[in-house]
Amino acid sequence: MTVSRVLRNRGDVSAATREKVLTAAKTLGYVPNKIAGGLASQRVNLVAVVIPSLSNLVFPDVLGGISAELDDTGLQPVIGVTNYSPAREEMVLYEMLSWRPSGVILAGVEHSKASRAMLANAGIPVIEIMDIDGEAIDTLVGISHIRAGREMAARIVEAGYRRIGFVGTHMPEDHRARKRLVGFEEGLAEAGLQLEAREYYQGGSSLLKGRELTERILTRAPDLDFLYYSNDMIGAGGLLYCLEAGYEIPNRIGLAGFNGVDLLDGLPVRLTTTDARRVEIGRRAARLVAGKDAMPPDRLIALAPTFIPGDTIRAPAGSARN
Amino acid sequence: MTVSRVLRNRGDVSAATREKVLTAAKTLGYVPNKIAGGLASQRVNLVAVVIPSLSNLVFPDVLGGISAELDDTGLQPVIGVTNYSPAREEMVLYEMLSWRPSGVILAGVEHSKASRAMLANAGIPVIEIMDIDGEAIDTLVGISHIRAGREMAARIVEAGYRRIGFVGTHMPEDHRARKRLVGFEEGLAEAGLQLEAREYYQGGSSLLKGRELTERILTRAPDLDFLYYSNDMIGAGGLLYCLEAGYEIPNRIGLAGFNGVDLLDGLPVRLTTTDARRVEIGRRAARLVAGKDAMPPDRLIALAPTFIPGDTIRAPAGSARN
DNA sequence: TGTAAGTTAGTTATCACTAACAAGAGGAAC
DNA sequence: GTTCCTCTTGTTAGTGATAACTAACTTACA
Repeated sequence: MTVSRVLRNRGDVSAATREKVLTAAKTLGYVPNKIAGGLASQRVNLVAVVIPSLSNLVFPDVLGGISAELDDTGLQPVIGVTNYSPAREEMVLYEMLSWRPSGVILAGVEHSKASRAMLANAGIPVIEIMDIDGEAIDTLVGISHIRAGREMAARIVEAGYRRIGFVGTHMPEDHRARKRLVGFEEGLAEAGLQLEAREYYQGGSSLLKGRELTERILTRAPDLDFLYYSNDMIGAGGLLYCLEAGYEIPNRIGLAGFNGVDLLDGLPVRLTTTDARRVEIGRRAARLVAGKDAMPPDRLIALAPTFIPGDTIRAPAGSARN
Repeated sequence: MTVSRVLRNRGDVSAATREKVLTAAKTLGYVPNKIAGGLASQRVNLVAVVIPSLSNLVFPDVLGGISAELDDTGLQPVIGVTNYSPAREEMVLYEMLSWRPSGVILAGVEHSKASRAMLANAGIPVIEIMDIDGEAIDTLVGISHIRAGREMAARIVEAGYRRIGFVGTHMPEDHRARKRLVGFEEGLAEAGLQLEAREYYQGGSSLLKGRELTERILTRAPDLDFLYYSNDMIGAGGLLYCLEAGYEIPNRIGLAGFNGVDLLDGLPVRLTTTDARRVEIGRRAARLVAGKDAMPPDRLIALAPTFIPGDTIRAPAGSARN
């Protein structure tokens, strides 16, 4: 018992015995058994973090925000990856909840019925992140992707572009990309426009795919004057293609992506995009789980997607804006 | 007890009671408590995976390999991130070992004395990955970065370049980058050459940094005819700079990076690099931990770093090779 | 000197499971 | 009908820590 007190810094132990315990622990190489500890105390310092993918560039940023805020709380993130599969998400959640974490942070608002039930019954904070267009299980932290799409449409229209194409994933499970497109089309519709062409692809995003799809869509619809990409990676690929093909950017054609990944900062031309506030989302979610921030009364923390002009969109018509 | 048997698929239970248990569990939303289970059985289906960074592009690939192989084993990876800090690594390991995982996979061979002691005493498989230039705690799976650097030097010399510069991180804790440089200089020395210039940077790698450093080194030493970068990301930045600055590649100047990240595949010109065999390393490590492969008798699985010619190095002198 | 209060260390029961063994039911063999 | 076996289910005793309480020892002050 005294050992337990020393190693947890809880309760009063004389300096002498504390020292003895500590040296004994060190010489024996003793590592306390958190399994037993967790069972006895019914408290576990783990936070389950469930995301669709690690190779996406986007999620490492979120994780960075989470672990930065968790760092001084004694809580530890445990990462689970679903590969965008609801069935896998369900398995991962079951597995994680069986360790009785003290909170769950998971991406997206679309979950299987069983997953929702599990989470609702777990009796711990459940923070759904990235996306706020949907019904919360407990609390949402993120941006509206519908709004992000809509705002980008407004900017594009405002800048005078009229013949607009879209290039994006055809992943039925990438709900956020889908919502951006919905919002984008709504935004265009408000200006009396509609998409002139679309090009979809399967699988992961890469510069190469962005190139290929851009070539394809511009071959099919050569008079397009703007391309909206579902993320920065394929947008950057498209940008490289257009530069090489000699398109005058942003006058002959404009381009925009989504995410605001700073990895691509050194490209010859800065791609117009929307910052998805990834790090901030991670931070806020972690603060809630850690109890640093109070739960918002309306179960929602909505951040604003931030437009980043870059160099691939014209200044708005009739403005002197850079 | 019967419930336990049903949910673990262990021992004989009649189909009827199995069914009853299952439906009861489902209606109650019962999630077994792995904490208690682990304590009782002294077995835990977790594998600790400790890596320096998630934003590095490199480690997600390794994790992909690990989780692919662990997928059908019932084992679950638990990821810990050290930010290249030995002190943090020690903390993360302590934390993870206190959950009594059934194996540990960790990047690199450089660890604090305390970390090594903990791992050696844990009584579980410990696989150090990525780097094999060092002393194993238990088993190593990776490539020799010294060799990778040396081989790249040989290729560059063979292609006829003579005035060679290096651009890389100045992170004392990035041992693998350091070893590549050591090997590279050894390789040059064998040909009677030495580095004409070096440019170091701090912090993460990005295209932008690659650009800036390349400009700087070429300003300082304009007659360089080859640049070796410590990774593909800054190499790609350098490539973009050189293209814009109008250098004729690969004749006026050649470039090479390291890693073989396919993210950059769509660049205008393919960067010469070395494939670090990341996915394979993850797979092999996971297979060892899962017991799919027997532990190698010499405690070492050495993979060969693979030269990827790309477009930024000349064909070897006197060869008709592409 | 005695007693209350404050410190420090130790006891006991509990956490939710599983290993190992025990026991009951049913059937087959003799 | 008894014995033996198989199949299924139940019992008991840990598992290694912590919560909550108890005991011993000090100190302070009347």
